[in-house]
Amino acid sequence: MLDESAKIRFKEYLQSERQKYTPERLSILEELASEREHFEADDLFIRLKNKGIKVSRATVYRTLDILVRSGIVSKVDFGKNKAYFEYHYGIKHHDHLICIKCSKVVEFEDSTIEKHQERICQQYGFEMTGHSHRIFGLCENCRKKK
Amino acid sequence: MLDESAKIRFKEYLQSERQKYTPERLSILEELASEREHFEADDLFIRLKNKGIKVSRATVYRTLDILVRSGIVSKVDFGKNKAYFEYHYGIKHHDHLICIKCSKVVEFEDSTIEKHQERICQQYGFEMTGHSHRIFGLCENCRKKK
DNA sequence: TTCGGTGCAAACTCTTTGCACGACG
DNA sequence: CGTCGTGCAAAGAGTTTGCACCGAA
Repeated sequence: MLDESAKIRFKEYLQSERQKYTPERLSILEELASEREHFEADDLFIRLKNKGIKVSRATVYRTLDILVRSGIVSKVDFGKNKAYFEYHYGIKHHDHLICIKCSKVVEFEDSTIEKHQERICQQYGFEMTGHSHRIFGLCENCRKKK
Repeated sequence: MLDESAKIRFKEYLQSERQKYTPERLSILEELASEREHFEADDLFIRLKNKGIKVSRATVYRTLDILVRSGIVSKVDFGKNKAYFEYHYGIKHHDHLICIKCSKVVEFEDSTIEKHQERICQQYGFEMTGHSHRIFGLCENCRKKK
């Protein structure tokens, strides 16, 4: 579900940084945009490999880094000492409920909380560039099983 | 700043899990409680080493894990693919503003946001056991330098 | 033609684990 | 005394990097 404007945005970002719009980078963007859920760097590498697209793991990491900097992808973490990513461009911001038992992740969004964040930033003189709000607990299923 | 009740809590937790209250575990708890800010596992290991307290890195990791499970310490992460910890027992919950340029971390707390979280959990059938709310951005100093 | 990009493998960082010995309960 | 904990070093997992070749601009 890669919309063309994301490609354009990527290309423009690369130009602004005097970097190149290579086929590898485009393949990576196209592949990750087809995944609506969060994913790991290595997942993405494997998916590309399985499709017969030749890119190295190093290039996947390097490109994810660029995509995060450009704001097209966001990096999230679920307390596992490894990075997860989400395609983010043109998608409404959301946060996560994470089940500590089955690792299920549910998205939520709350505009009141978002507003409060802005107030907090003002209070501390911060200029917010992003945020991550994670609630850990037991999901409905795991509560029942308990 | 280790209050005695934290030791008691730790001892009770260990007993409840049929685990032992060893001198190593106590040293680790005492040392980390003297640090008000967040710290890394390795920092803690080095601090103990510098004080001449003999514990292995493995024991530090193993004990931190127990302390987190017991609720005395909390694990936080600042998007660096490694874990940070905070002594948490008897200390008011707070969240973090993280400067993406100088890595400065400022604590904040907001009861309205906390209340909203509970509502969200109800809505999704979650039982909250903890949360982490991080706001990334530029701190006052870094904004000025820009 | 010229930088920047790529793949590969090795290096790195943080964390976990297997094992034999040691000590808390 | 039995079980659980410990140190050590090696293994693991995820990620980064150096280098020689390659290709977008």
